[in-house]
Amino acid sequence: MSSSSSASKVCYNSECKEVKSEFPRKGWRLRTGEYCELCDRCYFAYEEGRFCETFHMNAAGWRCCESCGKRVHCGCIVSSHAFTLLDPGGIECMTCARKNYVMTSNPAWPTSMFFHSPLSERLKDLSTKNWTQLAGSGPVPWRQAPSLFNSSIPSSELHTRVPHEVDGSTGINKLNASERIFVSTLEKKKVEEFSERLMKVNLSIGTQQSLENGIGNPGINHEEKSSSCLNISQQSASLKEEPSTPQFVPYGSPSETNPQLGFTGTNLRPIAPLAKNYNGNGVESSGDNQIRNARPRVDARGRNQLLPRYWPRFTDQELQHISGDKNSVITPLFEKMLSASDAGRIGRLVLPKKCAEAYFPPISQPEGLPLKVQDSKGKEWIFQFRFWPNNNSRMYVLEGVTPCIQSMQLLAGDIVTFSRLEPEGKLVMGFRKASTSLQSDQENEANKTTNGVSAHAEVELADPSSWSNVDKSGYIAKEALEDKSLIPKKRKNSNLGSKSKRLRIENEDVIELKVTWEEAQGLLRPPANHVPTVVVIEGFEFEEYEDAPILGKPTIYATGRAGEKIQWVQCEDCFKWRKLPINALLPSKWTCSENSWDPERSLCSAAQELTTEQLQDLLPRCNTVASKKLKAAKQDPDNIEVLEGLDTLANLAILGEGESLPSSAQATTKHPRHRPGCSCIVCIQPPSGKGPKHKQTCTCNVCLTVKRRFRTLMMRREKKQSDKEAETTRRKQHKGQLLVVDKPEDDTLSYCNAGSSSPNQKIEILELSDDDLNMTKSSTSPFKGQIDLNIQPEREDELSPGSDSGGMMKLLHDATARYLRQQRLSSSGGSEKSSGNGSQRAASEAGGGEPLSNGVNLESSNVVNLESSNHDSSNDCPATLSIKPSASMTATG
DNA sequence: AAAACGCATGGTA
DNA sequence: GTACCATGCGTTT
Repeated sequence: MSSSSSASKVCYNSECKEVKSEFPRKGWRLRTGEYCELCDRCYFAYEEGRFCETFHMNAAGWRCCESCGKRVHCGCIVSSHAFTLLDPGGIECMTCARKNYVMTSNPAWPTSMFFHSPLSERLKDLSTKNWTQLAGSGPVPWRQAPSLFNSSIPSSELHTRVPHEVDGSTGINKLNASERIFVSTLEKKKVEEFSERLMKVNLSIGTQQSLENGIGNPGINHEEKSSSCLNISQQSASLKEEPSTPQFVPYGSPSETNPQLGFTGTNLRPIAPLAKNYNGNGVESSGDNQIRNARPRVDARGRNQLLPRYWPRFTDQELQHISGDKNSVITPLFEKMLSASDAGRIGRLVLPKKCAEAYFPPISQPEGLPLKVQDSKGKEWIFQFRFWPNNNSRMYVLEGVTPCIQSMQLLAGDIVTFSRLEPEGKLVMGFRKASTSLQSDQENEANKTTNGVSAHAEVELADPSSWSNVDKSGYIAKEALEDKSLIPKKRKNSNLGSKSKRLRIENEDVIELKVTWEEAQGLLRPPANHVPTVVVIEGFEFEEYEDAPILGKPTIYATGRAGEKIQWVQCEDCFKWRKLPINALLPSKWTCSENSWDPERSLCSAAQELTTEQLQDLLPRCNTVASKKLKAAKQDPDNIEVLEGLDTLANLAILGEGESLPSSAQATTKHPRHRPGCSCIVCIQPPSGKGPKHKQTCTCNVCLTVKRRFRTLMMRREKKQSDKEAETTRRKQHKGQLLVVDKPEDDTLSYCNAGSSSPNQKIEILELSDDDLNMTKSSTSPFKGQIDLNIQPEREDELSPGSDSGGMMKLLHDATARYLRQQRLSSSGGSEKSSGNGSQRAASEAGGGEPLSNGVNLESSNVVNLESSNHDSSNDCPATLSIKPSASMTATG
């Protein structure tokens, strides 16, 4: 074996020496970072886990599985994926390990499942020539016997032992060093690093071919030694990798790791063990984030860790289901939320590059290979796994997935999961409907923000097909559900940004989101346990909450028999409609049990007061949500995406104003590029961070909303800053004068005069009298984690009212104006402008969308602007508005 | 003309 | 600044 696999013309397998083919297959990863190149025969042996069995039958280091007695070679890095180390000593083949895992379902188990890579690392070091990465398998897995869960070996012991177990190669010290550092600090960085690497791990079960021998592990000459080494490696590995993300909390040394990391039980999630590919190169301790067990990479560059969004999130049930009665072991590989393209008719499923390179066969030609995939029902599909050259990189796709996607009734936003079934080595494709996925995504988060549709019921009802419960989601997550029901979790964007938020909106949901602006407001509920701060703006009181409002349960307002005002609400569980007082404010999820107004109907078993006909009569009066729900209640009460804060408002408002919604076929998880004239919520919103800037004269709902809230927030800040200043501010506001206030310290809100950025960081606000528009300009100001609307000069044409096809803008304006008017009238009857649409009018006044000479044009400043980066436009005053997503407010009459 | 193909583009992380 | 990836869109079938 040569140190440079690619340099040689022959197979890397020293016992082969066959001339490599023109396109040599890549095997395990070498110290150099490259992958050894094998001849076809050896490659397949490697790929199928028969490598050692085939070539190293006579090597030392064979042990028997403590459970099934099967012989497994423990001293070979190539076989490291095939067994797991037991605390009491001995090893267990992965098949047994997996079984035990599934059976015991010990929450801590999953963590231990990740204690693989280190071993590989050790092995690598042990091996003087190479460290391997078995295709489709990972580093030596290690786990503790459930009963010995807390008896992990002290890291100190590990450290002291390590030197004895590894040879004196140079890499050892480095490894030990890094290990110590890791164990002792567990700094966040490491945590993150680990968590990422974790995902790369591919649990390789399997390869039950027991007899294996390290192909290039001269350093390990006898069983005992290798065994001990493995143990050590594993331990250290576990320790090293423990710092994982909450979702994959590695369970290493409970006594140290968990406490240090602060992981809690609720964070633990049973996740299928993943055999992790690990870069055993001790030299690059920080760069060992390569996928080890990953398949041979076409390109070593693909060794980076998988993004969390692709982490497989399997529950025991799912795994069990997949493995079924076949006694098979399932190895979760990755999952992906279907994009519109993926779910579209094109039939191409874009595969995350790293996933593709890690878990799918290496392909050197764009044409790729046909890949046989089995769905969770056992049906086999053949997709073309290929790639497109793309920016010096590759874009991997699975072609021909349409039939499969359709078979599973998947839509954009749903999640497909890829696993490997061992020992068959079959690729298994499962799925989770968006609703279920959402839950999964929120596993460590609250689901309190559900928008009114039962998250639990979704799983049951999401799939109208004959799929069993399990099948419905691919393999379902009963446990996940339980978790959610028991543990209040707060939903966060987590890995999913706003983009992903949109992704979660299924068609049904989108349709259900078709509520008017007023309705959207009506659905807003202050977040629990939050006391609003009441501020007065222009004589109107506003309740502000630090946290985003949540969407309340949609109800149907009606008049009771006695003429009293009532509202009808549908139970999340039984879908019966219950009558409630008109003033009842409901949480997003409401069930009969919460019907404190009518104890007799506080149970789902109680009959519905309304007849179907009566309800039907009511429906036209209610929004689409109710109507749709009535019709689909028994079918698919999928949850509506929980949109929070401004996003929610904006989306609802937009949708409510007649924005054409994507059809099922058009369901998109990621909006296409911004298109001229498109006024959808995507196009009118800037991407986070930089994004398109809204036109100065933009009066879209988003801008209006932002402006309004901005003003409110500004006012509050102002008020807090000083009474005097507040006095001045209010006075000036009412006079429609320019306000000057200090820039918020936290930069939550800031804007400037782009044309003449004020160094003093003063904020100027121009109020258009009583109008809704706030004329603002801002100087540069960094924004962090804020929603911002930017003027995007280059998109002015696109966003200009004139290009707004079909008066979408007008509708939005009207809706907003109506709402605001309503608010004002009900609150103080303030001097409202007679104009039906102040926003629009203001926009007109702003010069009909014409660029301002210097951004000082007050009328134009209604456009809030954000970042300093907007100064690219000469004349435009890229005023920027930024609002903390978390900050929200509800207006009260 | 429609569908499929595959590279290009650009938003996002 | 780079890489990824969703999807636009021109080209080919």
